[in-house]
Amino acid sequence: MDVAFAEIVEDKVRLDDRQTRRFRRLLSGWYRVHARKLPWRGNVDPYRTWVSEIMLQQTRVAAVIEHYSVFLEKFPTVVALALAPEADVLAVWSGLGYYRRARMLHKAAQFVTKELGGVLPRTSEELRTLPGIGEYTCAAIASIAFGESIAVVDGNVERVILRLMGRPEDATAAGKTYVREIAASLVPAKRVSLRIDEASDFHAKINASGDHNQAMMELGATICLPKAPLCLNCPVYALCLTRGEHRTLPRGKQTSRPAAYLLALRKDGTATEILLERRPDEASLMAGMFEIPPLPMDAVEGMEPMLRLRHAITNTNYYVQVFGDLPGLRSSLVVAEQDLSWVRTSKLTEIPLTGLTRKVLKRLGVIAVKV
DNA sequence: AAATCGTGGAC
DNA sequence: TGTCCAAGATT
Repeated sequence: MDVAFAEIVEDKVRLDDRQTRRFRRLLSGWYRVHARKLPWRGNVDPYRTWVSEIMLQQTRVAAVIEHYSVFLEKFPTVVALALAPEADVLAVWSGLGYYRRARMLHKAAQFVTKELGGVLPRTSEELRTLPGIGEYTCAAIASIAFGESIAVVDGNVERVILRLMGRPEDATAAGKTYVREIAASLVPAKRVSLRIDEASDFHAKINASGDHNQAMMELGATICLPKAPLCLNCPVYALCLTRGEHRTLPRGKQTSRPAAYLLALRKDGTATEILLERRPDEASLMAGMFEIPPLPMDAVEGMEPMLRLRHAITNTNYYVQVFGDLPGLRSSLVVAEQDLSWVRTSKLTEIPLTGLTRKVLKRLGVIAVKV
């Protein structure tokens, strides 16, 4: 390691004790006033905190809100989740993406049910051993549900800290360690209480570390925005070294691709059925999930689709065309017969559809516009 | 360590 | 039909 690099690594600027206390005070005061009302806030069930944290991984709040309550109505407890077939879990997860999360949450629920009597562990260290729970999520659940004094570091917290301390984004191990250390220095000690004022029927749950962590993320999500931060509304503006500057690493390139799908419907008595294709279990993407059958682009050359839409998958924007069951089109399907099945449209909410198929069917009114 | 895994809102 | 990127985990 060259000398210059060593010096940079050792140059750990850190808030002193007085600044740290001030930071906490300013942040918590702001959070009490500005915290968004979200469905998983104020909840007292660790299972619900767990579900919310898994759903929120790399996923926008708005998308989670659409699925959170439906998921909990269907699987109200760890045991209920553990007993459900995986396909049912995926069906409710449909549209949220990163389906491995649903599979691992399901597996973890089965472990908790069988081995732990259906009771979720109470420490970050034990939570960390469950499938789907990594460094961020174990800290989030432990602090929010159980008051443990441990820092969470998500994308928001990282950005807030880098701007606060005047550091550029840094994907190396040293960079991550730096952010973790600063985050840890800011978390208050464990302090949990339930304050109830009988006269006014006012009650407030106090959880110093859990609220601090949520406040850090809330600050990043609503004030310390990636592009145009709202510094003039920032509670810790006075302590911030950069006041908005954020040097980020270059991103991967986006690409665009065309895609075509077949929407084939038929009547069975009064019921309507739709032709779906099951993706192979070996598929790296959305294995075992159902979608309307893909069509080769050359089979639809020059034809007019019934629907056009964009569908983004990681770095690819798919510009999708959906075609009705026109003569000859079905013969251009490339899949094996046994991977195709006719499904009653009334049962579609019970089936693990891919996000794209779910979106298409909603847009065309084949399934009701609800989750 | 770097790639992989979904999606959609915002601009 | 361009780009960014969000309460990450796993391999």
